[in-house]
Amino acid sequence: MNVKGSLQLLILNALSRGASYGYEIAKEIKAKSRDVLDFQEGTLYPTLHKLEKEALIEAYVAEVDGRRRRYYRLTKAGERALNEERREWEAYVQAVNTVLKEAS
Amino acid sequence: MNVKGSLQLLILNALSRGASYGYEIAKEIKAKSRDVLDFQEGTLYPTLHKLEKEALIEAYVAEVDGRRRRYYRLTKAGERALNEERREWEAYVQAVNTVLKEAS
DNA sequence: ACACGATACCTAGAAACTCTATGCATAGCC
DNA sequence: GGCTATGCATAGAGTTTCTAGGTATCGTGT
Repeated sequence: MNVKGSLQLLILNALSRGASYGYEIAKEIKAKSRDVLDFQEGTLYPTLHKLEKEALIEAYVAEVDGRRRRYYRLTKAGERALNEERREWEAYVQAVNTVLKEAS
Repeated sequence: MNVKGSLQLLILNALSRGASYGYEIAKEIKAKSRDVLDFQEGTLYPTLHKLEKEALIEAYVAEVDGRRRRYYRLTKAGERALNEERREWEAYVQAVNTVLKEAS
């Protein structure tokens, strides 16, 4: 499915546990959500570039087993953004659930 | 805020309590969510047209107090779509929350 | 030796959803 | 007469995601 607007939150969240790279982040989100969340690579990489441009994450390249990986880690601004987006997510979910459940 | 992808669900849900019209649906969603959800008219009306085109809702025009209103009601297909979208919404929220809360 | 899947990155163009800004019209209040 | 609320509508832009490609390395099976 993929409700638009949640990928940025999910990426920042993934990096809050330590540095990671695109391919791993994607697999992790998919696995932990038991395949419910499944963002494509054509979505993920441009989003990572955007977050880097906004200085919410920063990158460094490392070579592991002959494979080049572009690792990302959260910046201070990224940590603040993560906290803010977590709050927004919860407020939004709560608002929708209230509207859905409230009697007329 | 407005996470993209939830408006259709919210409209179908609003109509599940009886026929209504654009302006009222918008005010209702905003009021019930205490202003957290606030879809603009330029978003709402095209979405209503799209849902009508897909035969999930159907329209009739009524004149009330000298004002022309375009009322919408759910079709059978709309009711089924509403149930399906409710399930998807809950699955999605649960998936995101699982990913956010799970330890690494 | 060679194919194939998994790993790892990337981009272009289209599609989907929402917003801003505008337009039109009526009703009620001051 | 002017202002706000009601009520509908569209055009164009912006944001987010998807589809569909491309490149390259590594490990495994045959």
